[in-house]
Amino acid sequence: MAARQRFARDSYDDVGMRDIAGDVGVDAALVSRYFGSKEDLFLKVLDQCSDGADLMDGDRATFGDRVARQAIFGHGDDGSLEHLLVLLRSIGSAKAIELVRRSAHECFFGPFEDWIGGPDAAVRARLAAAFIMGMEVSREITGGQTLSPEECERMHHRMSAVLQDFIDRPGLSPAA
Amino acid sequence: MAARQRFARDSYDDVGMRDIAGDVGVDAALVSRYFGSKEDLFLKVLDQCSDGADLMDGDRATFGDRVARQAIFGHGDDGSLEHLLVLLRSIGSAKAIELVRRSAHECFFGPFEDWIGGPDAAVRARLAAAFIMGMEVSREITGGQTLSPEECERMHHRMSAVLQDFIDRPGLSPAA
DNA sequence: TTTGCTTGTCAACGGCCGATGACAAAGCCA
DNA sequence: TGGCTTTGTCATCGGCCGTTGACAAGCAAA
Repeated sequence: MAARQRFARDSYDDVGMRDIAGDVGVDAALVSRYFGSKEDLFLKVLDQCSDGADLMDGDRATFGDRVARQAIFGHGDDGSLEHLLVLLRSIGSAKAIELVRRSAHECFFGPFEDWIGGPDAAVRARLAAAFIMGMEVSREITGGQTLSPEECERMHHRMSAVLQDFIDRPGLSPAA
Repeated sequence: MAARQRFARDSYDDVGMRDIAGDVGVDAALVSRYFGSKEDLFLKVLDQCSDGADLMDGDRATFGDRVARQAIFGHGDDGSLEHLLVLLRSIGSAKAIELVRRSAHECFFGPFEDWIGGPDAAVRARLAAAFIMGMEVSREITGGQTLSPEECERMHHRMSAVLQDFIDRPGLSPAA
């Protein structure tokens, strides 16, 4: 769906029916009538989320490395974490925030928390999710990365360790 | 300024001149002419940022505790981190993103990086900033916290440790 | 061929927005 | 009192938006 890519690049407010229609070479009226309304279309996009948000695919032991890499260096062309991008884009939109909240809970926080499991899974899921989302935001807000490849590598290394720790270790800090 | 509170609660697109004017009981035309344009007004708000974003006030040893508390439990009535909120709100707006980027760099990332200092300050600043911003986003996206006070306390404890580690320890992971 | 459905375009509507220009009241100063 | 600037309102403009209804071409079945 072309709409998904649009909503992954711009916020709900900044995506126009005419834009989406233009992407596939048709008139805006067609899109409007086919999907009912812009809100319905946005819902369709949200409901396409790959339940579990690509985070839980792969070896549990490499979670930190894998996810930190995606968050820092960007998403591969496989569209991984694209659903998360859609959510983050439209976080500021008053018209979309309720749908975003619902989808985030059903498709992201919920499954993620279940996947983590163990004591305090909700807390650890939020911590990890916050770090991941924050890195996406940081990438957006700093524009093109002004960090050197070596710095990115070190950042990845450190973020990776923290994320993995959230997944592996249920308790509080190790030496405190 | 009333505009700052508006921009801290809603995105650039969702804040109308008529809203801001209504908050102070005047006509929208007055605001428009007094500040030149909506963009100019937004710039005025961004330039009011307390350089250093309230993060660097206080004891360095309690940074993690202090900031994690603000990020998880919300901002006190002192308006701390309000500037950061404004930035995050309008991250999705195509019309505001360039101004947001500039202000974030000048008033947030830059001073924060200087304050951290030491080796890899840029990397550590980004890691800490990402975690902080991510927790704000998480708070927004989950709506009212569904976590119990005890869970919040444990989350604060763990986030606090990670943040403090970013500040204190320049190198990579301790045992790796 | 006629009927009817899908796919699609086009023009237009109403609504909201930021911005502008005309104008009015109020204070201040000579 | 007369003139000036400030402070403020009001109506209005042009632009963009999502949505709708009228209508046309293609096509399949009767």
